[in-house]
Amino acid sequence: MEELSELLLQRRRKVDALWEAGINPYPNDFRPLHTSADILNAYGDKQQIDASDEIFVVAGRILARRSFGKAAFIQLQDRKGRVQLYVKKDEIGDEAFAAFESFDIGDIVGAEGYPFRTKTGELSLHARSIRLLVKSLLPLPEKFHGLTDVETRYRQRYVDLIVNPDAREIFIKRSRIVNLIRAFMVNRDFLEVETPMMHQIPGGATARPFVTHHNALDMELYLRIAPELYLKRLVVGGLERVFEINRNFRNEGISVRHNPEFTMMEFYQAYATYEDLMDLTEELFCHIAQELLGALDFTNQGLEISFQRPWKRLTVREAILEYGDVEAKHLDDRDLALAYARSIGLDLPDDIGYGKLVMEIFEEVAEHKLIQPTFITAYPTEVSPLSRKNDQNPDIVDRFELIIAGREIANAFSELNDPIDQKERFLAQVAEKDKGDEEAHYMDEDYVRALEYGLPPTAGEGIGIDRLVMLLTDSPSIRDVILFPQLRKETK
RNA sequence: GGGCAUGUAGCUUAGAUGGUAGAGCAGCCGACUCUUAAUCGGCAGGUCGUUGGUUCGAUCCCAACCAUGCCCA
Repeated sequence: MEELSELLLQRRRKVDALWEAGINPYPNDFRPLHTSADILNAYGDKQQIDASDEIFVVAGRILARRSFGKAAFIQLQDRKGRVQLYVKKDEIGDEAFAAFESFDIGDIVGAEGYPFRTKTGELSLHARSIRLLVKSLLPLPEKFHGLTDVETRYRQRYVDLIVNPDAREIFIKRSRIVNLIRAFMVNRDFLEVETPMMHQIPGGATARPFVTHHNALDMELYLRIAPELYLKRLVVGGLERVFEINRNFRNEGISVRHNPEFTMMEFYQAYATYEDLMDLTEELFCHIAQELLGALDFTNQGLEISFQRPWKRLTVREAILEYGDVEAKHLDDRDLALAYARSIGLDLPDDIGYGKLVMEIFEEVAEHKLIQPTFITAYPTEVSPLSRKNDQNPDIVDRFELIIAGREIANAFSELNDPIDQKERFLAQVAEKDKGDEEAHYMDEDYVRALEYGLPPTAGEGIGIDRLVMLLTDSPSIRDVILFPQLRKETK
């Protein structure tokens, strides 16, 4: 038997007492017919209420209690919000009131009552009856400060959701954002699909995978780092417009911007280019902001962000020249660029490729300064093994990343659909892997075979849902927008 | 992986140049039939993250470890 504090023993004794009195502390025959929001919607704007015969049937958790001997106020919380109940001994009877007096904060109850306004004007429900639906054995955090310890908020998100309305609001908004995205895509005739989460060859991104093992097949499998290669196979198959909203897994560090599993919306549109996707992205983001916030301008961590179109477009090179302290002729010369990179504190190997070098410089000097939505284009071919080369300049690809508030939110490109070129790019990646780059791509022969059948000219994009939610809910950490973020093992 | 910081009751916290801790809320008992962090009286609740070390004595000093946060890689 575990040791329990006096507080917990008292609750257990109450449960025992209920059983002994023939009362089930966990009944399941109560059906609420209304929510707190129904009451508010019906009477929120009425000062005079004469509806003592209109009965609302609600259920929820007791969050607060103020007792006066033969009457009491309790605050009830359901999925829509909170409503105050006034419980009077005269009204519900001696026996029911005696039972009511044993209810604790945290218990779940069902009640019937009629709406009225208290002397201080709060819309409340005058209870005709109230009964226990669930006896809670653990005390809730303090009413005034709530739960502030971040570790407990993440580990016991259920408590966080009970007592912190802000946390609840973020996850309601997250759900709305996903629904808005889904409706937007379906509206444009995209087909929602599900592709494997377990890959024999992890592909579609530059990242280290999680490894697992299938016993019956005695085979290594990898949790996917991206769905890209499967979604493009579907475009080969003629589905032409597909999207998937689902988790990716990357075996990398954890930070305010990174969780090992995170949610992406990836989509592919045949007969489109990356430039078409810039337009689509602007429209999608403006639609979400307008529906969710009612505005295209908002604040994120003290920064004024505006989704007003058109959004700025810069090449990687232009962004470096604008935000870094380097001249074009130096940036364009590999050795001089490397010297510049080192002068600003980057620790880079002598044999680093020019494309990687440029991206290191970009991330150091420009990315975090791009606050307003900005499409960064003209990425080096070297760091974009799945993107279509630019027709005028084969050293760059037809790709953009969308940066907002200094963070990468989306990544898109016109897809490389030349199977010969794709095979060569895979081989270059395999060479990098052999040199020790754990993030380099694997060869995927089946994907090349799919391209040999013919991938229509296609553009594809991935949008980081967690980061988008952070942006629109003004959350400083990715853990604030993921219900159960990854933590180390809990120690007792 | 490195640096800095934090860890005291269910929650939010105070505290001491080292002499084994104080409060508010929650809880229990009592009073109270319109409260909004209700109010009033009383009571109870702590191996001060874990393990070692120094010391007559450690929650406090030191070390390691665990967990969390922030920054860096």
